[in-house]
Amino acid sequence: MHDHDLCIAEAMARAQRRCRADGLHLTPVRRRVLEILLEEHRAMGAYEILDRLRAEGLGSQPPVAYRALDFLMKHGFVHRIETLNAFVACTERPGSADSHVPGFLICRTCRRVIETCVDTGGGRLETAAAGAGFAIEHAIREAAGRCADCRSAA
Amino acid sequence: MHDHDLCIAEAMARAQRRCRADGLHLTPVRRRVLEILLEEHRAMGAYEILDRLRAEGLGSQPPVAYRALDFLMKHGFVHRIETLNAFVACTERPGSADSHVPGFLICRTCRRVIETCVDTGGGRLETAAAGAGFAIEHAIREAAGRCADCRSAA
DNA sequence: TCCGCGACCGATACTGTATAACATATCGTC
DNA sequence: GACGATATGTTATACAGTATCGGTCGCGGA
Repeated sequence: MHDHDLCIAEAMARAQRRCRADGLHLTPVRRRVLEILLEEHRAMGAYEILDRLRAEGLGSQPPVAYRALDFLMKHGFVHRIETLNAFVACTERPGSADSHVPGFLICRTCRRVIETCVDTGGGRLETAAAGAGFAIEHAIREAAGRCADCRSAA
Repeated sequence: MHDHDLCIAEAMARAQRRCRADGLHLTPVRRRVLEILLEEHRAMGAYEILDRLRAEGLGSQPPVAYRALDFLMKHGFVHRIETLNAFVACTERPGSADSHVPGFLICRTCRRVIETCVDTGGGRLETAAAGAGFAIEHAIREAAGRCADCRSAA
């Protein structure tokens, strides 16, 4: 069992350092959205995040949340889970400059997300793309199922 | 250049045969939705499809389109594109009993979709899942970019 | 015959997701 | 102090998806 508070504190410190180093502004809203996602440690919908912000007086309209999420995604602190239309904090090389190609294992019961680095390379999709003259700009891999905890709980 | 009308006719005939063989009901709404997707040959949103149905007097409320799409997806005639929240007709072994694992190359300009069969196997995501005790139930692979036509047009 | 059953369709209403457009504020720089 | 760049606030609206109720039609069994 890991110390989740410590884990969050470290992640926030890392984010802070990265922003300072690259001249990015980790404003209160952006900072808090990242914290919320780290605390929950699961995929959250934009409106669920927005509710939190509203409760804390940090903005109440959808664009507030979406703009913060866009910033965090653009710089690699957060990933979007397409199959859930939701967002998770990056746990694998967060904020790394080389935007790694992540793969996600998404538990349909607890919405916890395991992030793995699958990188790219001579996969079949890449081969097919090359053959068709298709230029891949962004690839995703997501798998839905049930995590070990939820399976043993059942 | 292929004969698109013929291609559609063949796909519809195949669907018809498959439904007859398996006791599935290819009702007018379901039939027309599949036809529309085959005609357009690109990813379409549910509401765009619904507009067509409405214009043809085949139903005007969201559930009509979603029920038809659910049926077509369940039986492998149509795939959902998660990154677009949209749908395409299956071009690779449509309606095949073994629900193949498809990969998609999605052009962000024309929304045309190239479907490839990537199957599964000892990929990194599967390895990570096995290691974490995660049971994968459904996996997707999608890549956004630009197709050969759109690239040469630019 | 008629009753029930299941599959499909129709319609209302609602929740959730996402963005456009415009106004305001803040800050460093010239 | 004026300016541009960046971030936030606000309104409104479009798009996506679901819950729920009711109607119709065909079909098999009492």
